[in-house]
Amino acid sequence: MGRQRIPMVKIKKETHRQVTFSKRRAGLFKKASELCTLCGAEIGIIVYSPAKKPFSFGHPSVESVLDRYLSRNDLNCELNMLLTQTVSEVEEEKKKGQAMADVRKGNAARRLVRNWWEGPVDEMNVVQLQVMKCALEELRKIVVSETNTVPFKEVKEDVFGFLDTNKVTAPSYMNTSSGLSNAYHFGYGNGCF
Amino acid sequence: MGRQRIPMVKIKKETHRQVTFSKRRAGLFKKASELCTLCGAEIGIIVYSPAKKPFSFGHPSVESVLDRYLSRNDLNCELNMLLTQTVSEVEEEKKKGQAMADVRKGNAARRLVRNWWEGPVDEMNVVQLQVMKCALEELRKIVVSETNTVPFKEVKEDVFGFLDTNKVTAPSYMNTSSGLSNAYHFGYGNGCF
DNA sequence: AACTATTTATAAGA
DNA sequence: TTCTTATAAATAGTT
Repeated sequence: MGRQRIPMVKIKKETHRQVTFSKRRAGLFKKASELCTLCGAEIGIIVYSPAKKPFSFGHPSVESVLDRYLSRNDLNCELNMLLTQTVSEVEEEKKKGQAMADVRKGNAARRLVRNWWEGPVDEMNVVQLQVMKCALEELRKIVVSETNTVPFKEVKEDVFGFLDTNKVTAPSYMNTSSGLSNAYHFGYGNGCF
Repeated sequence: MGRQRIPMVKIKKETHRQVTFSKRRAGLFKKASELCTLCGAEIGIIVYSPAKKPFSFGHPSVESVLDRYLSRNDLNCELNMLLTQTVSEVEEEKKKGQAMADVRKGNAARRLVRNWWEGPVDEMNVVQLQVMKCALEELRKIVVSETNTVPFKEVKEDVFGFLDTNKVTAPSYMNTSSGLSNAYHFGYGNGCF
């Protein structure tokens, strides 16, 4: 493509590879922005360079496209199955623990919802969830390792042992990965092209 | 780009727009796969057609790229601030509620970790989190609406009221969106190109 | 970063 | 839809 055709294999020379990456990434993002403009498409792109630097393109935004993608159908089906099971298990637990319900009685003072983490969990987006994830993780450490009194212990079982350990197998695509750094973001119509 | 140059504005004619979308989406994904091959880049692309159909491209997989992106730096910074605050609040709560710790004593039987939801929350990926999200949501409904006895109520406060309601404001990009349907996925080197 | 000879992508037509 | 082809756009190698 250009002065000469190049073989479609990984470019050996580090500097050459870096140059090609920059040129082609720009080309890719330009094509994406054109697709948005011409067709009214919504696109989210995340690219990690050979040097592991992240770049992103999004229209109307990476977050909105990812949120939409992550709440897609097949996930929800899987969820519904798990929930059906979960709910019945919890109902069973409730019957077992009914005696405990009579120990003390009280009414929770209802506060108005003012912050996102006070609203229903299923109205949170992925970013909010990530925040809640780590907060819960930190809390869990505290609850599990430092609070082994019986009243706490029993509720702990409800909250973190909420799925049956025998019947459900995690799908193969559920592998973990991580990596931190700032992203270079290229928006649609941001003057870059 | 072909027989004639076209103006870079939304294509009016529905059928023409659909044809252009199909051609250019294929072109975009081809460019992405070449960037992966030539430069060893990792790429995740999500595209919603004008008809709201989702298409995706991923190398090595959409999930792995998204996981990596969603655990990026700025999020973690935000998280650390929230956690610092959260932990100190929880410590304070612990002091206040210490009397309760003497009501009953017991040791939790430690089970071996066999399923992903039994492991640490911060080792879960986004898909797993989504599953846990809705399960927790379902549990929350039950806990909040049906279990207002004091022992439960107090732990509930710890788990769901874990963030200070005055000092933290949610960033503007935390908006919610949703949408369900199957995705058409185009992998790197899957014979499509 | 800029320049071009080529290759590639694609708009329109079949 | 899929193919053909004239032309626009992208880009490899060079400066």
